[in-house]
Amino acid sequence: MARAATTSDPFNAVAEPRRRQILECLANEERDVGQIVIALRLEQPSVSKHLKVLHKVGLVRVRRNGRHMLYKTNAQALRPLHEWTGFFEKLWTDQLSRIKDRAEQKELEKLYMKETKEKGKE
Amino acid sequence: MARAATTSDPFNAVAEPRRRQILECLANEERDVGQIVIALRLEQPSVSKHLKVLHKVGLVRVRRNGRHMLYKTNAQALRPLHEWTGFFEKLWTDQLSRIKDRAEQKELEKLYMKETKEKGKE
DNA sequence: GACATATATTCCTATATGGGAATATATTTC
DNA sequence: GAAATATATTCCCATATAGGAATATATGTC
Repeated sequence: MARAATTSDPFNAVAEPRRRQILECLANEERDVGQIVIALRLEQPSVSKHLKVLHKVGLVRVRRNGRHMLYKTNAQALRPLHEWTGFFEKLWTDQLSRIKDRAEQKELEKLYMKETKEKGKE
Repeated sequence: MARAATTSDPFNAVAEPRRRQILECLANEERDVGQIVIALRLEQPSVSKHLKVLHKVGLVRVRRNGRHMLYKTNAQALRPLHEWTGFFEKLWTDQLSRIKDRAEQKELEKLYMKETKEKGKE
């Protein structure tokens, strides 16, 4: 089997950096294809292709205005990603605090060494 | 150009569902390869290959115990993903509340229609 | 050292990709 | 309807898969 299609789900669609850029670009306001081309300095066909992928997985919404296609990020489609990664959130804070604890432990040990050394001098 | 390598960053590594399963499996406790094979019902070479990818992007830690390799999820490597998606969080709550507002608006309209209709009857 | 067990690697193949170039389609304007 | 503009699609190709099968490597046990 080959790799899953980029259009199979938001996880795959978002793996491409350009597509993440496009989502950021369209997060707060509608933009047409030409504006994205200028903003991200990509070729127009490239942008259209990326938008197609994003649209297929529901990450962007489109509406036509004359000959302009107005795209906008559909942030809700990113929720599964945020929630899945959120599942690991407490783990990494635990890991960080454990590292912090170990660092503090080391400091205490150093202090102890120093004190005993000084005691030895007297 | 082709698609970016799965080993190029956590976004790409995590696009594969099996690898997400493996990360979940290793979230809370170390497990060796054989245990993952059994838990997820995958072929052993497949698991080893996925672990290689996950290790390359820092999503798992390994340590050897005799002939067993003990793997564990390194949750911190998922932070960039969580933070990037988190950037869109307020947007989707905004979108939801706007939908909610519209729904409420519709209810009000219905109520109004009903009242005027009843008034018409009198 | 021979053997068993645990894991990693290699070779294979069908499949999908992203970009470049060229072209097609749709819409407005005149 | 012809020309201009905006966007989408098609064709091409080098590249990287994921899984299956077979094999290699490493470690422990006797």
